[in-house]
Amino acid sequence: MSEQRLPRSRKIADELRRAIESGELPPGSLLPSERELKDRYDVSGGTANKVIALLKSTGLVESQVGRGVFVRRRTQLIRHAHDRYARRWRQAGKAPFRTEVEAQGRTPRVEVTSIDRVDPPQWIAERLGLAAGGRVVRRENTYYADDQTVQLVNTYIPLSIAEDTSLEEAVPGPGGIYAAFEVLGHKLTRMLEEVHARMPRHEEAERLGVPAGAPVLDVVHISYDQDETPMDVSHFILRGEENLLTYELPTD
Amino acid sequence: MSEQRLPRSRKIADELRRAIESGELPPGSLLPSERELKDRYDVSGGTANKVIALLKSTGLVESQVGRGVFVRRRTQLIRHAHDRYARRWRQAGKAPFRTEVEAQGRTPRVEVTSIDRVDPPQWIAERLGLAAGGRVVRRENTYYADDQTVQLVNTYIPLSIAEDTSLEEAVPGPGGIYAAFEVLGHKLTRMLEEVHARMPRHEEAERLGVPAGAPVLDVVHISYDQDETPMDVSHFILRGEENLLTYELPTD
DNA sequence: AAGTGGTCTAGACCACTGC
DNA sequence: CAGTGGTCTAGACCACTTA
Repeated sequence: MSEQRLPRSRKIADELRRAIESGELPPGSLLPSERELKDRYDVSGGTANKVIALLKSTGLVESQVGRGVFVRRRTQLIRHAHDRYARRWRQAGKAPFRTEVEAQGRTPRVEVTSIDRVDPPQWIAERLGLAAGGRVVRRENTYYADDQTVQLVNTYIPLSIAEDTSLEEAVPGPGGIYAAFEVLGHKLTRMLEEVHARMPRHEEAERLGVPAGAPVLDVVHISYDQDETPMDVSHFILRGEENLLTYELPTD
Repeated sequence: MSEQRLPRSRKIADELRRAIESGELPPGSLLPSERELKDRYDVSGGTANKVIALLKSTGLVESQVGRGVFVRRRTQLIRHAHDRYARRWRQAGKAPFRTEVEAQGRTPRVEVTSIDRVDPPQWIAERLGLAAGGRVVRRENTYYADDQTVQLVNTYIPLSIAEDTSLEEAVPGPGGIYAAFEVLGHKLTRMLEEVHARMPRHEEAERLGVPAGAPVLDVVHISYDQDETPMDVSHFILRGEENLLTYELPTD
């Protein structure tokens, strides 16, 4: 073969990884304990612990003190289709998130955590094209599937648009906020999303309930109206491994 | 204060993290060596090593054996615009990746690692709509900015399309593979991308040179021709924290 | 009480870098 | 050559879970 230069801990981790990927150790099953690895491979406790640490850092495995190390269950992917903001969904009155989660036999829930008037962070102000000192309405939402937190969303709307409208209410009306925008004379003409992956901050990890070492998708969504004025910036934090975003790309 | 329950290694790591974030240890500077941490904090070598491991896992710091541990320079974000596959770029003969990286004053490079005829993985065959046993040409590419690996790409093309054409050559012609498809009578009409975040596998982490604990973006790109036949599936692995993908969404 | 992961110690050796 | 990160050992203690 190729590499015999690998450290002992790495080779043992690779062996366990193969067992997991081959199905020999199915999702939810218990890995050999550190003591057992220690005896079986004749290594020290520190090395056995490092083997587990390597597997955890790849997200394959999850540990619970006092219980053991378990193969992580691959939760079903929630798929966010590229037409998720299409008008036909607003008219049907059923949000794509609900449809998708229900199709998996899970129960969707969306919670409005807070609605406040705030001074926006600079990167939000920039994307909204706000002058210095311009304020916004911030709507904080949390998305659940079967009571598991799946998405955190902060939506920022210029106060000049949202002030004293239904956009400051928990339920802005049927069809969600984009229908409300339309009522206010702001027609959705263009949407942009910026996607990247990163590790969650402590607070996000807690709120999402992600295991240590699991990444998040960080998505910034910007909507423009008929005058090319940004109507809202929404900041999504998604559990990375359990959400799939699809997009269509222009060809010319 | 709050947490005195933190492990010793974690507290020392936090202290160094503060020094880095406050600018006391600027990017590029050398951290205390493991031996020095050992003496200064009166801990064992193993603990000093773990301190460094913790900092590495957050991506703040980078180690080089024989040299030392250095504060990582914050690399600039590479932005992949939503029109990155537009025809005008193919005609201009300058790929958006090159443009973007050069605009940052860095040197772009693309390497064709291999070109082979292979049996595709099942998920590729599905997306290509291949019958069982259908073979493909796999083109492996690596993208660099300043000799730092930034993207790994595997492109799969049905053998029925690519067999004995320029698509099996290292340089398929000016304008890249999509121009070559067009010469062969396959006009690009639609592209779909599926995006998610995950932790890299060992091999990917090594090839990308990402620090332990840094996530990747996993992007599957599918192109369709004028007959809605899939022309290629390209599988991108990007350094998550250093790449930003932008997309435009349809509004109806 | 027995078993688990997590942390730590004091020492050791290795391959590598830079002088 | 001395110094570096990386790995490992043999043992220890802790907080936690399960029976």
